[in-house]
Amino acid sequence: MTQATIRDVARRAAVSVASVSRALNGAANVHPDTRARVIAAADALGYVPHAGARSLSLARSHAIGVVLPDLHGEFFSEIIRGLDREASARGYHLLLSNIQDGRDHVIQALRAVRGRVDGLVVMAPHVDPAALAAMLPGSLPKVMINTPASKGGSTLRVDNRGGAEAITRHLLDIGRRHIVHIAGPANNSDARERYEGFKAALPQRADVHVLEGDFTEPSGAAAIAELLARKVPFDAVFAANDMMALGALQALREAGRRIPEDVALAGFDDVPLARYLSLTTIRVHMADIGTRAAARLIASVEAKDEEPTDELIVPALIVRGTTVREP
Amino acid sequence: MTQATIRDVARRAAVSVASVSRALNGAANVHPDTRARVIAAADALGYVPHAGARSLSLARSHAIGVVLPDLHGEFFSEIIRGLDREASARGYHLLLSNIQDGRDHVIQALRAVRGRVDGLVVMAPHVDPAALAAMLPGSLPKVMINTPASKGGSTLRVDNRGGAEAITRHLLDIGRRHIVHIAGPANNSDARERYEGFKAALPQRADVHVLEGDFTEPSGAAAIAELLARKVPFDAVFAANDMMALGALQALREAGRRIPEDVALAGFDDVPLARYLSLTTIRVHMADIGTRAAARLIASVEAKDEEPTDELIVPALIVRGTTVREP
DNA sequence: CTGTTAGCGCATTCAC
DNA sequence: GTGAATGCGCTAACAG
Repeated sequence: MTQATIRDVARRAAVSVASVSRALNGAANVHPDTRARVIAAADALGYVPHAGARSLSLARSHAIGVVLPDLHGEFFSEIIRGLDREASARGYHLLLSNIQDGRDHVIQALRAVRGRVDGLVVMAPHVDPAALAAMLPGSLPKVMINTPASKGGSTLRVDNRGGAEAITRHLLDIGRRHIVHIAGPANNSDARERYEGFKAALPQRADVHVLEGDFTEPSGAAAIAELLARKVPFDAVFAANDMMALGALQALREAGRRIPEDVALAGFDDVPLARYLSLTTIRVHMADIGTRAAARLIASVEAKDEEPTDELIVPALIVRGTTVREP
Repeated sequence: MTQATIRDVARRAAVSVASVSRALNGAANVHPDTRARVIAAADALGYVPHAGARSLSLARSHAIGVVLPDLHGEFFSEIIRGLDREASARGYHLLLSNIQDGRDHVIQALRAVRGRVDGLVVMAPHVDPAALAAMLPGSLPKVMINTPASKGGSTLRVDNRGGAEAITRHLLDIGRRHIVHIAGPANNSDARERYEGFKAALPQRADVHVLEGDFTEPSGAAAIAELLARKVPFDAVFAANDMMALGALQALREAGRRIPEDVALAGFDDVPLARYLSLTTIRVHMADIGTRAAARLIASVEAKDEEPTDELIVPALIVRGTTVREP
């Protein structure tokens, strides 16, 4: 048997579809008897309102579109978890639309959700912000995560620069002077900002090496291998994310370097593994970002007058055993 | 300016809405000139089709609903990642609908997605399978993950029982005879099945203790604390999941027990942490399950005649340093 | 090849 | 308090 529609319910209750709609949506002007009959009929038929039709009629979907890259590791999940938590608490659903690299996919993703969602949460670190702004549907409320510029939408950003500065200062504070930075991909804005923070914290005359990784564990190990091969002297490593730091950690240990005595090591993100391996890092609480993004978006969906805001989230320095010998 | 509709495009291109629809959807019967004019007009207006209206008309949403509990740890994310990967590869979106414990939420979640999705992936380990089957809309194709019974839907299950048996046999093989099981919550079917596998692998006369945890790390540590307090002798621990095993690992080390010499320890799931901490465990590749679930669901959405199938996924035993001293 | 018309399922005026 | 009609935006017959 096919799903019952509002018309089936109306027929069975011997009322009009209008009354069914009113009765089921809790409108005031419905006679108690009518409401009872309607509910009984709906019940008997196992009627469930067709959300698609409903949102077409109301011009409101109670869904928010989430456009994210296919992030590896915990990020993806943490953001989604945060988004979902807030969204479902406020009666919204999440429509996921993942993207690979490349503008075309972003456009596709954005187009695909039009008419299905009331707002958009977009995170596209590898896409040029201006291009992004241009292709975003102007009418839809949106929140951008970690997007430098913003036009007509709210923005939520992690203070990558500040975090990188803090961690670099920490390395200096514990007396390290030959600091190596394993950077992320050059086309990634998080990576760039962290690199900038790193440079900003260093004194002019500092002895510095920078290698580029790709945010993966092997690339962290590879960077260390290269340093060792080139016999570069160093007493500290700041990797642009935890996964690379973990790769570096492994490689350093295998090379017989003591951590933190010979080499102090720090990452960025504070993935769950970091705690277990006692990695000094910067805690970026992505779930929290998701929650805030959803909250902000829903606010601007429900009150059209909301001002776009830009929020900068300052992550915390977490000092652990890879930079300071633990008790 | 508000979003352009198909009618705006039709007006600007001086054709009917039908022609616009045909032109934009690549129908054969459209004069090249007409198509060109339509595309130009759509372009100029920044027209994006309204997916909601489209799916109402087509009775096809190209979206699949995902009903999952608010899983902690990697599970949640891995399943979603797998689902999303397959879904987006085949042109489908994911509509997330998380649930807490309790049937009411499940019902809510299920109702909320009706008319928005072409099929459902449901995972609700804490809900009685029969009750679940009863409340699921009969018409919608669905795939159930880790649900013992199945009625009118495909099923994808991890062989919890087999995995638990394998790991228990492994503990016996390495000579352990006093094996403790830290079980999961009694109302969780995964937990029950793992417990059953554990019992099945043991000889009749085995010396066995079973404690109940709640799948969290602290509960694993608490179980060990209790064992030690009660001075129960044991030389092996099989925890029903990795997180509890990790809690146990911590607690055992703090108590001065050597792993694996004094106590062999095994978990279940193979979360990323397990590899790092060299935990013997059972590998459950959740992303893979997600991928298969999506593939199966989409197949049955696109070909109504698909037979419901039940697939049992056999997880692999991964032996690591917590049961066998590594080279 | 193209335009007209009739729904998809629901909420909502506007009369009664 | 209730029903009949209109439209949300789009696609799919059905005629021309």
